[in-house]
Amino acid sequence: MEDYQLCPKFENAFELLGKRWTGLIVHVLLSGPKRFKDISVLIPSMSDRMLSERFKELEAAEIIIRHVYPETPVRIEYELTPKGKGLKPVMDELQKWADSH
Amino acid sequence: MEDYQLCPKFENAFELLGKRWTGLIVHVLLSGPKRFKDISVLIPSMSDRMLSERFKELEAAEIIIRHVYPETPVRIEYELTPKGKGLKPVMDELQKWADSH
DNA sequence: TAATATACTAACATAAAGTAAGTTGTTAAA
DNA sequence: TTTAACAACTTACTTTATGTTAGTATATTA
Repeated sequence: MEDYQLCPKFENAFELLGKRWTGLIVHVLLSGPKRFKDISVLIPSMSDRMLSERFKELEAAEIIIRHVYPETPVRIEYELTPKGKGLKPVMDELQKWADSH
Repeated sequence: MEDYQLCPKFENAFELLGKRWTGLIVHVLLSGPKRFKDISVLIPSMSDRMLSERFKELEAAEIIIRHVYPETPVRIEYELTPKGKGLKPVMDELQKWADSH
């Protein structure tokens, strides 16, 4: 059974953003690349387990890239791809809505 | 432990829209009031159980209103409140993003 | 009288998320 | 030179959310 009535792309978008934490992670990454710990501090109610899982999904969806800097100790940063940065207008509108209601 | 770092309103928005089906329900209601059955046909992969639950949450959040028309048989319609309709720009931007990626 | 329709609800199974602790590899402090 | 600390995770287990199937109440139609 398929829901041919709605735009599949739109539904796919919600399959991602309709998962808990995904939106907030994208939101904080819009202010620049962040490390694992940075985000877990910015969103303390989210567990490491979830952050790790969401990172993998977002990477697979090509919304973020994982950078490994071979320093000592190694530094790992997560950054939005152009596709990920394309969500800024969505987030901006949501911010406006949240502020006005 | 609280996440004082982020805008609470923004987080609240995601608590709602970050739940499965919520976004799609709002999206289809943007084209006008609908009955229970209408939406379950438009989003067939969602179960009645979930639609019922999401309706209650959206009503509690004052994003939709439930209208009961005492006809025979009774007709029940769900409509976006002004607050709910305020989500249109968010949905429009998300649609654009979905189309272009 | 049986079948169909709407708008749900209930009971149970499975999947997703939460919680707490552990791992690896490195540095810094005692 | 053990001991502790930190980053970036992973694992095991519990709880919550969602999915599945069936059923309810009320009314209309065949």
